[in-house]
Amino acid sequence: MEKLRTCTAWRNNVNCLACDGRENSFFAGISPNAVATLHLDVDNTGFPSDSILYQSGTRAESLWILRTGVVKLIASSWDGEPRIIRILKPGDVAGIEGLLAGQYAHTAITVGTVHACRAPIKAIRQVCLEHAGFQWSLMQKWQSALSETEQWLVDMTSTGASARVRMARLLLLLRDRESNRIHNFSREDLGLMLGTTIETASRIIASFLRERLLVRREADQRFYDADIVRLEMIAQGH
Amino acid sequence: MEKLRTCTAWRNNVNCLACDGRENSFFAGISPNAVATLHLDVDNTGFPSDSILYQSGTRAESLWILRTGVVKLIASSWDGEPRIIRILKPGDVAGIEGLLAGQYAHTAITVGTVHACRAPIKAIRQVCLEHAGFQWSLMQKWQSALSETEQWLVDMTSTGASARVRMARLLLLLRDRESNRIHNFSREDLGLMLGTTIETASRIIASFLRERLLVRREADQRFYDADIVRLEMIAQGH
DNA sequence: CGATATGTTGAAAAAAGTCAATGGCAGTGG
DNA sequence: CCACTGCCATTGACTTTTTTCAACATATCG
Repeated sequence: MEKLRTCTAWRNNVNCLACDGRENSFFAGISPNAVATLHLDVDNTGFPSDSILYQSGTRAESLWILRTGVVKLIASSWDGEPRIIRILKPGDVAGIEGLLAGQYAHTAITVGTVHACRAPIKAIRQVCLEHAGFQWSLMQKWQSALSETEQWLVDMTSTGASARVRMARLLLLLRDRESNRIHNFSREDLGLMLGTTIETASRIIASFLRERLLVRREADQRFYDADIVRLEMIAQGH
Repeated sequence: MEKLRTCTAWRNNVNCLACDGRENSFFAGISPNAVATLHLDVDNTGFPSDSILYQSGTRAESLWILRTGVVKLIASSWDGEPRIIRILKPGDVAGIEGLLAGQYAHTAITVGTVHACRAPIKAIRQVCLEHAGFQWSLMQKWQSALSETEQWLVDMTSTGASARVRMARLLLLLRDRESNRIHNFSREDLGLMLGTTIETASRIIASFLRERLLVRREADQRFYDADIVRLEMIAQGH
């Protein structure tokens, strides 16, 4: 959980306007002028791989707006078994549930290095009261979290679909849409997302590699290149 | 989709204040006086079993606040297979995603007879603009939908947990917390919730009935009485 | 009464889990 | 430098669970 870097240029929000270009920005819904005057201390910090951003059940003091990298959200089932319930990508917000509940509902852990803007929840609540348009854009964050979770539920759960089909669907969701590359998640993480054992996940990935549906990147072994078209065929059930 | 009853007493919102006693009410966040003056046409209508409230992908004109009964939300997976992704109970809101997206993300079908208040989305949007506190309570609706969906994802998906264990967890979530009774869902619906075949669902329920974990109600065959304690033991994995 | 939909049950096949062994790679310390 | 260790991924053999296919029961409704 060691802080790698703190970019003070981001203090006083002089650059918050640039954040993802307004439309997708966390502060969409607030006029540019208003953003600049917000009394908000925002850190843009870097985290090494496997940093714990926050833990389930602890008091929520901050939320994080992801700028680069990937974060996994982990929840525990009835019997305490962990499960990865969502993967956050740039633009997503981690810990947003703390705004309402006052505590975190998941444990958030970085996958690879991550840069994120941390914002204190107290201040965000204040912004909510003062700017109705901001609440509207928060609702959109909630809606997109909901629809992504629903998609996982529908696509990655048993009936009819074999583990192989579900793995193909998962990989397609995990891919970076610009570069078509896919982060090389550990077999354990893949199992936690799909609800299978490590062995099953390993067998399927090994088979995808043999069939050259996935290819390890020469330059950076932490990523695969994917044959999207063939993956999509498998995802449909063939 | 035939309308059973329209209660005109609810027009002009004279009774909206009473709706679930303020706290859980849809209009929590708005002062009682303000609610009374809202320019909102709200129908409190009854629906017979298997009514379609709305269909996925169609233009969203209304949302429904559930007063009695149960509604199932159905989404389609990659290959078009349907899946029940959530069950709405009294106090829940159906079609809320239409507020942002302009169209429905699921198909909503009543399970048994249902009473719900229909509110036009256009008017709700207007209320959003005028009452910041209302947006706050909408966010809570979104958060509760999200956390329920996450719970389904964690508890009702394969790894480690057999179909028998997952069925026990599902039944516990479906139960009415006051009366401990559980709606007798069709085997097909149970399969669509759990991600199993109809046969597997049937075998498990039959076995629960033999073991008297579930007992059909004499008075009303549409419900089971459940042995909660033993169901919880099974849900934990024994 | 037959017709259709829904639920139950059995037997065989397929899928995934479990257990165990092996291989590769990175880091450590002699 | 090299042996040693720990961690992760892979693979095989066997077991368990679930699906599939099929038959049969039960109920409702004209």
